[in-house]
Amino acid sequence: MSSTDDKTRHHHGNLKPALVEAGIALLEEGGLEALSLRKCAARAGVSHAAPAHHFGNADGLRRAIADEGFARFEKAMLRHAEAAPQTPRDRLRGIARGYLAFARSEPALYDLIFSFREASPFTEQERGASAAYRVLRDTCAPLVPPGTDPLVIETQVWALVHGFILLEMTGRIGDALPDDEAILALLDHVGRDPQPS
Amino acid sequence: MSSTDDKTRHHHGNLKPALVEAGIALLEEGGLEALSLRKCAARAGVSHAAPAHHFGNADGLRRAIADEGFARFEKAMLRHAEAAPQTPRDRLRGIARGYLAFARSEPALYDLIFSFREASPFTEQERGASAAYRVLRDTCAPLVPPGTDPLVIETQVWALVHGFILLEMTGRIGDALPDDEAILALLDHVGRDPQPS
DNA sequence: CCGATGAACTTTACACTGTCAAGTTAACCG
DNA sequence: CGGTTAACTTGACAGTGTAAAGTTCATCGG
Repeated sequence: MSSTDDKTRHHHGNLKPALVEAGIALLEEGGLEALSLRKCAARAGVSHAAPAHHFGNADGLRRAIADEGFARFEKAMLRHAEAAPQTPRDRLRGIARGYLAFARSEPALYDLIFSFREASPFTEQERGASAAYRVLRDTCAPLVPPGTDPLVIETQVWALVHGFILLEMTGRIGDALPDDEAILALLDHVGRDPQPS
Repeated sequence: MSSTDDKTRHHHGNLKPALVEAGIALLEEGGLEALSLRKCAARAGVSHAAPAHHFGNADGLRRAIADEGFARFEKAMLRHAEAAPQTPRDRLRGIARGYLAFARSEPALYDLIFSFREASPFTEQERGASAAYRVLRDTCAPLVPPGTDPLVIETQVWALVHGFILLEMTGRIGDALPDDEAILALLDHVGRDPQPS
């Protein structure tokens, strides 16, 4: 902590990132429902109403934490994609493995990210602006057959991986978990015609 | 209501189902976070502490509502499975359509069902005891190739559909939603080898 | 140097939530 | 008819988010 900014500034100084950090710590310790405005404030050493000043309301804080979560999420996917052989199918499995790894290493943060029910679906532009989605899109692009909507391929891939990890996290799959690779094998079929018969 | 049980029994009579019904109504009106013990009690015309007597705590009430939700869930899948042509692949698409239809018609109830994070994953026995899971298992059975773990096939199917509807519900897919059938087309590949090249 | 301005908080208050302990009511049973 | 007990009610408490009003302090024009 020999960094330039000294923390003993006036009222607190950099409260905003401190609250986000406190929130992530709370998530790791107690899951989604352990996250509260007042506990974040207490952990950051400020009064219970301080967070509202920076984030408006509880939802604002949760979204700020989710932003940080998304950044980590994207990094995990890229890291695993680059660790895989650089063919399109292998890269696709790579980001899928990164997806699973992130969800397993920070489950509560993952929960938070996907806990928002947007009133209206994202527009094409908003989705493109998400770095994490761009990773998915770029990885899928080589696998999209001519004449097919890329969105269909992207959605199939995302849905399979997202659904799999959520079923696992909710305890729905069972004590004898199937191998990741066996499930992800279905990814080898996206963008292809079904095998006849 | 000319049924046998008159409702003006002693303290309330059949409070338990009344509270579950009230809870479902709250879910429909205001989503997951609108569900509270006290509002259920008020709607059923009893004191705020009455529910605890029947369900122990808030989680108990939520699980009771989820049980009712699962029953409706199973019905929706079976109904759509029977409406489809009676080939294994068509039946599979049928239950998938039923899955989507239920989640879209009662989104908050669907949310509730999958909101529990079980401490330990279900055992094989518990999963088998779930009527909804048995529908999935029976439908997948004819598609499981010899030598393959049925759990892999079931998980692939469930994950794809579950992930798809959740991405849609969280607004992640976009304003130009892809066609259901285009996404579900991937189901035609489960239990098959990938098409060469 | 000094007073005004405004951002960054604190304090106080309120409604709502789940949960617990203790009381009440009434059905049922010997 | 009296006792037991299930099905509630009442009251209290801690924790939650939020709104309004007050305080502190950094900054900046003069």
